[in-house]
Amino acid sequence: MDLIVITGPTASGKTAVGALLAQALSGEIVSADSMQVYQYMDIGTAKPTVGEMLGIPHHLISFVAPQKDYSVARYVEDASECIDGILARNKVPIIVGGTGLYIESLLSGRGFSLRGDEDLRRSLEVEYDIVGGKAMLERLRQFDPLSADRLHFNDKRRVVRAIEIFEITGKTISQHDLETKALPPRYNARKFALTATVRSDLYARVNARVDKMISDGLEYEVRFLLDMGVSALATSMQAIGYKEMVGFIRGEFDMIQALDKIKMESRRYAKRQLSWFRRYEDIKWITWESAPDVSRMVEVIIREAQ
RNA sequence: GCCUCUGUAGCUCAGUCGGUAGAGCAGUGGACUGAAAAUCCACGUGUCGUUGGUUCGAUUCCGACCGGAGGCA
Repeated sequence: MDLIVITGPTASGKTAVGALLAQALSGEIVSADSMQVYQYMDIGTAKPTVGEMLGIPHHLISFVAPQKDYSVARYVEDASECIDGILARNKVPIIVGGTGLYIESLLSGRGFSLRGDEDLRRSLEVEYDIVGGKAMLERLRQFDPLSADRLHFNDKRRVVRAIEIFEITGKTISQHDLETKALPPRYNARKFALTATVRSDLYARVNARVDKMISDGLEYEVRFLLDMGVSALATSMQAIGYKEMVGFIRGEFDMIQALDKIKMESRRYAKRQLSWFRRYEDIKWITWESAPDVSRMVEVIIREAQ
């Protein structure tokens, strides 16, 4: 076993468990969170505080400017570099985070050789809006029927990308997926997922956390980002909590509405995360009753990870 | 106290000229290969407020009662 993965939906206790586990096993944390990578986005992404880090090195947090667009491909590069360094130092890499795609891509041997093209993508998006999704899907079907069968015509992002990649590389996405699926895994991991036994307990924690973000000053964090010139269209600003605060700041809705929206989107996000992680048959679920029982969960992980 | 309106899915409401009902939102399940906190798909049974009456049959019509809103006093 090369490393330990601790994942689960938002507000399930990953941060605390990760730090305590790292302390117990002499490990280091590698974050797997697509939004905590950005600088100046501390409150809304629930980054671990200095106190919560327990003196353990935490990698891949706050190292990308918020006006830059980060991506899975870069994450796999950055994270594997990190992990190799930790292993070389004879420490245990502990991957902590809730971004399923990042974890999946890191652990599988997946490379990201198919480079896209921004300009082409943009023109394909315009075309999609004009001719409609069905026509675009049929266009895709001409050279990649497998992808066309798999995708829904409303899934603009994936339909456009499938066409984009073929036009640039001459290779179909489905062919690429088939090849990368056959690659051996990059790391041997023991996976753990944290969550509440009862869904409503998780949601209660999510809601409470959103209330705390607001009282901690999420509004001012977002104002600061806008003032420093981060576009509302930047990837970083698509994060839950940020896009809604932008709407509030622009007067599109009031604070109560913004708060309710952030809570709702956070709950849905948690649900999507659960559905992503449930597909792994080799993941060990650890559930808590009314609140995360951090030391108990760490004990379970230490026992199971042997 | 009287009058009017109103009570249908978790919420907001539609509807049934009497044959046990359907939208939006919420919610649930799922997908996911260079934006992933993104993007997308699927899923609608609930004592039709309660209780009597009329009727072969009432959520629908009539009465009473209970809750809500407004008006007159």
